[in-house]
Amino acid sequence: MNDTQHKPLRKGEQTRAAILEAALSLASREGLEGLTIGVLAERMGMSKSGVFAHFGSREDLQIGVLRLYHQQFEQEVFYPSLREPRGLPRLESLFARWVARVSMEIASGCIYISGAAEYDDRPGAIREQLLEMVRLWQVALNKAAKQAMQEGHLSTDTDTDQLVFEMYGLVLALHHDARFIKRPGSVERAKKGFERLIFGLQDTTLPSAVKQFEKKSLKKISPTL
Amino acid sequence: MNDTQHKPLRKGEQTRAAILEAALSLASREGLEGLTIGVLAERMGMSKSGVFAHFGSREDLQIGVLRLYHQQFEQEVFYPSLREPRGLPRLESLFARWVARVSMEIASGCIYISGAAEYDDRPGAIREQLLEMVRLWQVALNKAAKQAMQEGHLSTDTDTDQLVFEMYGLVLALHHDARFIKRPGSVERAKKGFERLIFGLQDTTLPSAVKQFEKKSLKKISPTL
DNA sequence: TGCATAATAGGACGCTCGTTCTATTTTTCG
DNA sequence: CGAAAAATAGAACGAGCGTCCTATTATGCA
Repeated sequence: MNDTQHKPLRKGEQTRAAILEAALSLASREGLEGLTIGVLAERMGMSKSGVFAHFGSREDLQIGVLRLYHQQFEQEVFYPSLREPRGLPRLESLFARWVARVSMEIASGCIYISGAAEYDDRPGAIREQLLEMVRLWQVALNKAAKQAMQEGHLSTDTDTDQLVFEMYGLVLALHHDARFIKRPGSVERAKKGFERLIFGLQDTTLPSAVKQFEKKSLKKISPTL
Repeated sequence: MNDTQHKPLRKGEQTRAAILEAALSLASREGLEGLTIGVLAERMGMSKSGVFAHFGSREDLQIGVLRLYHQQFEQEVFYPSLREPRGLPRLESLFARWVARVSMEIASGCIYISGAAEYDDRPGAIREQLLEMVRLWQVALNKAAKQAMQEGHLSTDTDTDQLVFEMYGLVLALHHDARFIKRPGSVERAKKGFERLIFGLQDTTLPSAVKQFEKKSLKKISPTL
């Protein structure tokens, strides 16, 4: 009861990881709430109880999926952007990588976004976990925006909460139009929206603002029609 | 078989309508896919089969809910805005009423938005119906934006698809932050985003643009911090 | 008021779900 | 290798689901 310390053995962890990967791919398509142990077992070529044994409950499985997604998101979006110089470059990188990831996920789906809809008001551990992750991501964006302000890349009176709100809106619109409506060109629209958003916050001094306005506004803001 | 034409009697239609209302309220909270006949029957104080008999299937019930929501949306958002003069006033009214409706739905939820997440890639009649409604709404917004262009309220080279995309993004962000994160101030942020959005598209001629820029930009775009 | 018919209740069906229990196979390690 | 332990399979459970069938109640009209 006290001396026999079991370090987890190999095979178990290995298949557990494989199950989680399959579960993530499944939950991306069907939603976390649509993730079912039976289908997961079938896809793994295992029995239901075989899959189940790796997790104490379905909820634990779902939370595992959530954590795996978070980890991938950090790896693909957050960490690489930290290599960019702080300020606007880093903020732009965060947005660009975010958009790139979501647009790669068009065939599957972003769990942060679909999960937000599923766990609107369904209390429990899953909602709590998801909420923490989304909050973390918004805080990261906010911090990058504030740094861009301090570096002089954005106007000193920039409302960074507002900026993050609108960035999030652009990605949500991208997700909506691409995933649900299946309309092409959404990625470009999200990028254009971000450029316009940043442009409006770039300079405090009027002269340079006017110069930039003259130079880029009409071509950058609405060039198509 | 041929002569006895039954016009639908009163009681039936009446309870059917009551069921649909309860179903809408339920689906707003739990999602269309979370709408269950058992719970609905319980809330109505009826038996499952009693409720079921009013609809050929659960899918028909869900489509009925969808149509009811659409009808309310038209009544509260679309039609009243048609009384505003065409152009920017009407566009602004559409957005303001839309935001007002979504922010009243914070306790429940917008079915257009939650439904979009649920029926991302779940083919069938429900998705088709929902898709048609959302498309219709986006077309209406686009039309209003184009009229605002023709009336000279927006720059002649405005990309109205882009404008609608960003308007949708603002409402999606509102829905996300208010419903999921439960963060206050989201309504104001959506409104502010819209103002900034419109402001950037208001004038083609540089002089007046500069004038407006000077006058409103710094105070309107990011006044808080 | 009666009678045809619509509206509803009650129960049963087949299905899928998460979960549990027990038996069997596979892996790990002295 | 062989024993202990972990990993998996298989079957069963209770619950909830949509749906169907049949009986009963309520309604509307001659």
